[in-house]
Amino acid sequence: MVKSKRLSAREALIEAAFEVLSRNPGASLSRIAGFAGVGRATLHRHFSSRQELLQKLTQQALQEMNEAAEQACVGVNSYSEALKKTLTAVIPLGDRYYFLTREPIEEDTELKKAIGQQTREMENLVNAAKDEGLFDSDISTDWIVQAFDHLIYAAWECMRNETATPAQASELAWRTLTLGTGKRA
Amino acid sequence: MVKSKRLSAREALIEAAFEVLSRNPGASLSRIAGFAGVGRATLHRHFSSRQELLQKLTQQALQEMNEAAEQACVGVNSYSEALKKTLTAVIPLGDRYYFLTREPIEEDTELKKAIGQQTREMENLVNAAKDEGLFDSDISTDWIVQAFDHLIYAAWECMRNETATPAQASELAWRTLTLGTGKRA
DNA sequence: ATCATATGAGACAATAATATCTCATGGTTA
DNA sequence: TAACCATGAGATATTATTGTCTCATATGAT
Repeated sequence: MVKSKRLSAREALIEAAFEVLSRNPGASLSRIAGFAGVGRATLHRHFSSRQELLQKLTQQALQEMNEAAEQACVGVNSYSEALKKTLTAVIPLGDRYYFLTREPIEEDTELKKAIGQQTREMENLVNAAKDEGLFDSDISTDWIVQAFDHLIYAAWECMRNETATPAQASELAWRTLTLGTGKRA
Repeated sequence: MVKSKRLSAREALIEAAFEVLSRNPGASLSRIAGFAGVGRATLHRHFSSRQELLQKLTQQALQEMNEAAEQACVGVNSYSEALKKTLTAVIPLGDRYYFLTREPIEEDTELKKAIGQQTREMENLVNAAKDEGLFDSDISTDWIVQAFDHLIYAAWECMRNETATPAQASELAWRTLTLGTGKRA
């Protein structure tokens, strides 16, 4: 069981890092290691520097979100449905999402490209849904994407507060987005 | 004109601090001073420690937001109108707002109280507007407040990006909020 | 012109965070 | 059991940040 144990320590660190850094982006490595129930040295064994940790977290966040969105979209038969499934799937990853938008990645062109591409894919999806009539064509795609992003985070916070179940939060976010930016009655 | 100069340095520091910290909460005092076009020593003359700076910023943010909201609401004749005016007035203070929600204030009970009260006032306002029929009574006040907050931030980002003028951004946020959480057609 | 005050620049010390290393331990595999 | 590996704990070094101090300078007030 070496392998599973090895992963579990690393995963505990990653999970703790998302949790701690999403609440306090300047948190020290000690805090992160402590929160993960792990020694500082162990953190450095897995991530040689703070910079590397942040890089790996960014990669992980991107990957998790892409996977979640992709998986949620198998079998859908419209862009509108894809968007809704994506929303629902991504809300529980709010801390990842938050991390991506807030953590300043310095000079890693690879990651910046990947993030840029994700943004573009989202814009395409929104535009396709707009063509299907989901959104008011008078509203800029920029705003819709912006609202989508921030409503995800709003829903995630409701989940974390336990003021809403995941299903409720996702329903509220979807309703607010689609009625709010949809065609007027 | 001593007084105006004295204020200007301090104000430049406060402005720079909001700007820099809203992008990177862990930014060093050097960065902030540099961004303000001021020596690091001068920063320490005005704010004896990082802690004090953060405290003053929090106070300032609270005060500015209260003043803006209060001023915007003179002469309104409904809670719904008050809410709309408040939204419009607060969007340009997005960085202040962001700072309030993100910066972990440690053990300053005074400020925590003030923030808590502001939250409660917002809930009351939303509830009053709900009674006027602005929002669907089936939607929890929690969610409406949450959406309100995050749409403010979304609108502010659009302003900063220059993808929307302040008036446009505020109109989009208001539309999205009210149609999104209003009574269904 | 003179004085007071705020400032910038930089030296300096104190502190906190980061990174590296060693060693003892406990669990795993062979 | 013996060898192995990841780990925790802690010592240590290296930075980065923070906070204090001094001095020369500029600017506004009188």
